Amino acid sequence: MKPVTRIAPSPTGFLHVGTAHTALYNWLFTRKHGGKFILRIEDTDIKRSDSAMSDVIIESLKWLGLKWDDGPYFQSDKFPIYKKYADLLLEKGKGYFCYCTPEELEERKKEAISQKKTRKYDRKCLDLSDFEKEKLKDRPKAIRFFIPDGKVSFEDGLHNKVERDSQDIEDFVILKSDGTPSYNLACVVDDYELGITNVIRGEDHLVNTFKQILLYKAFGWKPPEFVHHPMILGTDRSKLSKRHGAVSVLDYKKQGILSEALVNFLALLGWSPGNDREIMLRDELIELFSLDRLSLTASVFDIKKLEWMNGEYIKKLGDEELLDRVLNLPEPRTPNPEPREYMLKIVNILKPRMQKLTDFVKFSDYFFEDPTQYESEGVDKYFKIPEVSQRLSLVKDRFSELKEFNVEAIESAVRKLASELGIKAALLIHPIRLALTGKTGGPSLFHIVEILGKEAVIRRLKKALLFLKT
RNA sequence: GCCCUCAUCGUCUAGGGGUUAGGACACCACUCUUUCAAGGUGGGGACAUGGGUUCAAUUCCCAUUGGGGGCACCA
Repeated sequence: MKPVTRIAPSPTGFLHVGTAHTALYNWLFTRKHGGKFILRIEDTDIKRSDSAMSDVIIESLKWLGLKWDDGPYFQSDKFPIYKKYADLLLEKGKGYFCYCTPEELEERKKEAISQKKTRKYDRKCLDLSDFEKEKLKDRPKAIRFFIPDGKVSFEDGLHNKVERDSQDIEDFVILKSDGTPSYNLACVVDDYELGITNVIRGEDHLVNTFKQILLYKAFGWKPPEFVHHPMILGTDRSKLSKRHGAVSVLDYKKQGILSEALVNFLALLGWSPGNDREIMLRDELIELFSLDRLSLTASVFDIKKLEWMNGEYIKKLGDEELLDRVLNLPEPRTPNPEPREYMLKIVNILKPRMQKLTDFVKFSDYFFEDPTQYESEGVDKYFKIPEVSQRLSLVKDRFSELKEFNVEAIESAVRKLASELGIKAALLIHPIRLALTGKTGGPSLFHIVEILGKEAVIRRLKKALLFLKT
């Protein structure tokens, strides 16, 4: 049987990398086995859900290249159906009305905690007399699920058999007093109705699964197979959250991370192919993926490794492709003067030192405007040599005389001048770089000179000579 | 507090009853080089602790400790 899986984000925020991680495993598993991957938006909490967030989540998933085969389904479209199922449990005597107000519940919970007693629901409304019910009939009422005695267990694909005493589970709400379903009910009903065969989700849901198993039993449905994968942690080993930095998938896009690098990196956070392979393209991931190779331990999100991997992916890109991606960056935008040839040359020499797309903007400023200042470290090191003015002046003259202004001609002119002066070429190269770029580091100087062109180079050398006089 | 769960370098991980415990990121050094990167070479760095089982345990079992998650009319 072909597997049917799903990713079920709730639109209360952006697409979190943790959700993307789960989506990726579902997607890989489904692609590998030729099944169906469904997108379901869990927007039952009307107050907290935002349709703009649904759009962002959809956009993020698309950017990652995790295409779904069916959906998106919206749970908010199905409120009557969940209510029908909740009523069914009520009829079967597996659920009961609860008239307790949130305030009452809160108060009793506090009391339970202060008395160090178990803090689960006290079943106050389970055995109300008709008289009491009559008294409460105008109050809004929720439906709770009655937890039967005994043990609840299921086979998790990673953890094997997990078991829990049902005494430790409270009679949870399945239908809120406003008539909307709670998470566990909606989830079970939808997984059943959509024919989900494999639920692959984060370990934070492991405890929910016991409740869901009980619901499947109450309905008489066969539960899907479950796999609870470990979670992604921040550097302090707590649940990854905003205070650790970017957690939204789109944040990484903005930073100039490539989706294929993020996918590769996320795949390796809690999974490995069993050998030393690390850089794996989408198709290779699909081919190598298997659920039983998932790790059992939570993993720390190491941004440094992501950036390294991103650099590897950038190096694989052709100049044209890389340039297009750089130009598509929303912020910060790079200048994009004509002709395209000019931009391609810059991309070509900057590529090996880029780790993020945004690095292009950071590293390329001097290709678009004359430097307005010189790095002070460089000034101390290269501009304070007494002979520097004379040398740069000679360089300027030699460059002006060049008929062919290409890397070979430029390099030989500089080296020739150096040997005539009886100095090392570096003593010319460093001050030239500083004069042309304002920086002490960067790509091959001769390439920079060629790309900038004779006119700009001469102009900048003159400016530097002026600066040296003052 | 109760419940679930996990435990190999700083981080991601491979491995598994007998290994010099492998790789990657990061770090350091050297090298290449006009510089910065990239590349190349090398280096430091790990089986949480205590009990079993066994000829042998990092690997299997138990406990402890530590970490993570959950305990909502959130999902």
